[in-house]
Amino acid sequence: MSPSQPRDRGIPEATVARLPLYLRALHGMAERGVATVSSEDLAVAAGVNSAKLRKDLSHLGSYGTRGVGYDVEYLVYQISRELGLTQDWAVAIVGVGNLGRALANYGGFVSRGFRVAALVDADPEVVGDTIAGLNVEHIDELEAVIKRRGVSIVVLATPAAAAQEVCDRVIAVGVTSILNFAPVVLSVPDTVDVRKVDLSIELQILAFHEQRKAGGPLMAVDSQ
Amino acid sequence: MSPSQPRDRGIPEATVARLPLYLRALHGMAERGVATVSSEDLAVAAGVNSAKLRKDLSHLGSYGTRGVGYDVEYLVYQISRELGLTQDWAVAIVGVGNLGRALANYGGFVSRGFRVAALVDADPEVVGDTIAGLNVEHIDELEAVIKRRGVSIVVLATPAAAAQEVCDRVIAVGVTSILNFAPVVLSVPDTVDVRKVDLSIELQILAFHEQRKAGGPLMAVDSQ
DNA sequence: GCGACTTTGTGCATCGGTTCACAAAGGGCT
DNA sequence: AGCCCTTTGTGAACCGATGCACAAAGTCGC
Ligand SMILES: NC(=O)c1ccc[n+]([C@@H]2O[C@H](COP(=O)([O-])OP(=O)(O)OC[C@H]3O[C@@H](n4cnc5c(N)ncnc54)[C@H](O)[C@@H]3O)[C@@H](O)[C@H]2O)c1
Ligand SMILES: NC(=O)c1ccc[n+]([C@@H]2O[C@H](COP(=O)([O-])OP(=O)(O)OC[C@H]3O[C@@H](n4cnc5c(N)ncnc54)[C@H](O)[C@@H]3O)[C@@H](O)[C@H]2O)c1
Repeated sequence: MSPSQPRDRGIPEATVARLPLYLRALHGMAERGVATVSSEDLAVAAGVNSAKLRKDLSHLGSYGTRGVGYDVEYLVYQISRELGLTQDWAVAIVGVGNLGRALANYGGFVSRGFRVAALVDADPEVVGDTIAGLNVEHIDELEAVIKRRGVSIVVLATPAAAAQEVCDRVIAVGVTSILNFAPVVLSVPDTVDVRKVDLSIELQILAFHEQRKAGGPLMAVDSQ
Repeated sequence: MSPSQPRDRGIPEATVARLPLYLRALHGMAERGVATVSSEDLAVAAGVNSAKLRKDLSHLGSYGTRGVGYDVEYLVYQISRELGLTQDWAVAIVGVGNLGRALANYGGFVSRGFRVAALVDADPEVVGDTIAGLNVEHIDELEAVIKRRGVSIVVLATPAAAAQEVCDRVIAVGVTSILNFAPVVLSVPDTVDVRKVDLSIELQILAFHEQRKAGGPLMAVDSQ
């Protein structure tokens, strides 16, 4: 048994979901010239419990120094590597409407490893337009574009009715990572990862809690 | 102990997060004229396990009929009521840039109980514009607008640097539900609910799994 | 009206994730 | 060089969520 296992295969899903949060906090610290950070400080910056943070980081390896903390630069590198951000990911956005346009114009994810490599739409009015420096291509070209540009992540921003069909087509040409904004449950083989962003669901969850707050503690009036 | 408790206070958070999913599936069924649905069918439509679905619904009350299933209309009503969607929620969008505009123009959440009641921005170029039929108001008017329009949910779509300040101000005038699109951890009292949507985090999670898929099973080459 | 069949509602085992709390490690000060 | 102080890494208890599996409930056909 070697004394240091560089990294453990099989990082808990909950940990993976928090690594980007730590990374963001660390980037901020690096910019402010912070060289070293304790789990306590980093935890505060990321809005989590410090024990949880340490356990999360321990899944990547033993990168801290007891009595001191973590080296910011080094930790940024280790987390980036673990998340696969040391390589470049080509992203295609399918559906260039309100939302697709906002995403295409957004500089925030280009910054870290993600590059919008293609825009695809079905509307002849939109196809051929240049948005954020990219030509919008026709949906008929979907498969060709994905192969030509080496796209490995597809962002779905079409209307709900078109989402499953586009999804099936991109999977057929080998895409296994999809970010879905359309309010539908996509049916995919379990070799494919789908993450969804659903604004409407978030609002409904907020409304639920808001209702409880408004009526809750005092509204002991049972409706029976 | 009364035989039927209409509904139990204290619905698990995980259940609350799925109710909107069930509701969406049920709306689709109602539109297609389906009168009754079994937990199995509804579970498939919502992409969850049927036992989980039944347990979730059992937290609202005993609304099914054994041997038959659930009445679609009735269940829509019960879930809507539980989520607080039988009332109207006034939403303000602060930050009317790429994303804020897309949200303002989006018809999807207006449909169910949510109404965009105000748009607020700091940029004099934008203030005064009419977007989606609404006048964009100046950030100086933030507090006044929130009170005047009875806004109870605020959507934050400002740059990260401005988010905490806007957040503090809306909380100061009594807002307790915030949907945050800015990539920052907001610091709020625990009487306030914040939900965040972070595109960049979703992409990073996808990249992590994508990397594993690509290198994973065959890349047994330990880097030591 | 009765029996067979369908489907709910839930007890229970299990699992993944969180948090506490502390022993071991390491740096820095004297 | 040795001691003290800080901070990590993790064992173990705890907590909420999941999913199986089945008894109870209720419908429908005969
Ligand atoms: N805009 C928002 O704020 C928002 C919020 C939450 C969810 N959504 C969801 O995101 C999706 C897009 O929303 P939007 O507001 O941008 O809608 P939109 O109608 O403005 O844009 C949809 C675009 O998809 C294109 N399209 C239609 N069918 C297509 C196909 N088969 N292949 C390729 N492109 C196709 C259309 O031409 C259009 O340009 C919808 O599913 C919507 O429900 C949007
Ligand atoms: N556009 C996207 O696809 C996308 C995706 C993920 C996250 N985000 C995040 O959403 C936020 C908005 O993104 P965007 O692309 O719309 O940016 P944007 O720059 O296009 O828009 C920001 C808007 O906020 C306004 N603003 C600035 N300071 C303000 C203040 N103090 N009060 C009120 N308004 C103020 C600006 O005038 C501008 O109109 C950013 O935090 C961004 O990181 C955007």
